[in-house]
Amino acid sequence: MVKPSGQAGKDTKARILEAADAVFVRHGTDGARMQQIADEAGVNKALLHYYFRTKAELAEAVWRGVASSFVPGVLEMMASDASLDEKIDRFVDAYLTRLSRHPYLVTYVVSEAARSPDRVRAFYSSGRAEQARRVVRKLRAQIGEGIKEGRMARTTPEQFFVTLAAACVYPFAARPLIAAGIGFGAKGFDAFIKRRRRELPAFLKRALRT
Amino acid sequence: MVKPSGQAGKDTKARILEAADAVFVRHGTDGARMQQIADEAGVNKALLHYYFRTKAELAEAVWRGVASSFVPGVLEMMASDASLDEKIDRFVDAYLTRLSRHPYLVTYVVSEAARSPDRVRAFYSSGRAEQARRVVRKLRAQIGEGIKEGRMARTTPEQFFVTLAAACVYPFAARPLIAAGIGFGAKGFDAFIKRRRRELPAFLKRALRT
DNA sequence: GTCTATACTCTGATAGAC
DNA sequence: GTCTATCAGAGTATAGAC
Repeated sequence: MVKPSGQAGKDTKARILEAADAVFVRHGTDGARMQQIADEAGVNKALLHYYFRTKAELAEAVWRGVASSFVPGVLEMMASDASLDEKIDRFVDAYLTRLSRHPYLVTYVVSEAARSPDRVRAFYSSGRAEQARRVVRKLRAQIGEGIKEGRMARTTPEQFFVTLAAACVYPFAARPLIAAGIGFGAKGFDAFIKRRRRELPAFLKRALRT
Repeated sequence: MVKPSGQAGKDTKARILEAADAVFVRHGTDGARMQQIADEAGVNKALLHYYFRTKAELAEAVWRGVASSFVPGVLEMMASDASLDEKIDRFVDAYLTRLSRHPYLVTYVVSEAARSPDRVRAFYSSGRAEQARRVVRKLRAQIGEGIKEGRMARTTPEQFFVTLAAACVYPFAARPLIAAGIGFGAKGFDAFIKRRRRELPAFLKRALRT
């Protein structure tokens, strides 16, 4: 499995996967071209088929990689005993930081998930579905407690979590529309996100309280 | 321009455009097939090229149609003299209703916009850019007033508007992930949106106040 | 205007040399 | 393992009859 090294560059398979990731994420599975992947990896088209039999197989590998990195320790964090306020802080920080570095990731995940049920299944494989349920259970308990003590408005863990995710993820999904609509370029968008990192946690906390 | 009627069905061009809309929105421009459009329109493939010279041209027509309906009177409403609270109410209601009926619309808009700068330009043509600026100006005035009177937390119109849009739009973008992750099917998702329509306005209003 | 038949291009996939 | 050359199929676009 481990190549003895000495060949050109690092591990070829890894280079191909890296290039594939870039191309698939930017253009979507339908829009991606094997030729472009080969070019970016610095190898021949035929070699792609040597390592990954078909385009579909390569696409699948890319998707799994993205899904693994997209739902990182964050779910674990959300299921932890940390307070809701702390979870908001950490979630906002983690996602705004992460997604800033990967402009096309959200678009890719959203469009692939919508168009291929297989993708969704793969996304929740390897016990991640159970992890999601744990998050919901934990949030439900914390929210219920807050409501009982009269310091939180009535809501459900699902609504809360989706709104939290929405506030962090959506700006990147709609990035070109926002940038053009509000009338600032790439630098302006970065500033927008920077400010958002400061403001959003307080915004969400106010929304939760009574 | 107006066909004398008498031919099969209603206006053929309109039927083609309708079918194209369905197929492009569901599969994206790259994933769409002219054959499928022809089938759904009940005509031959060649006829598509008779009315719209190329696939790209047809895709463009579909995009313009979607962009027109996607940013409807809502921008106008947001620029009006209505109070911020009222704007929240109307925006949430309008978008949750509209998007419930068009499951794939958000995914389509987001992915097309991300992958084709032309799309973004067309989106903001016909004076819509100016309209967006008017919205920002009006919101800035209203928020500024609220802050001065000490009843609103400090924020910018951009942050507010994006968060509002995010809370309404994102659930549909992430619909398959949410449905699978939270563990309910199509009916469960509808219930989720129904509840959201009730809760979200109050949630957002709380977030705005001091 | 609408159809059938077909041309042409793009691209994913394979064969086989090195 | 990696390359060159080539095939086969899908899919867009056109020609031309009706």
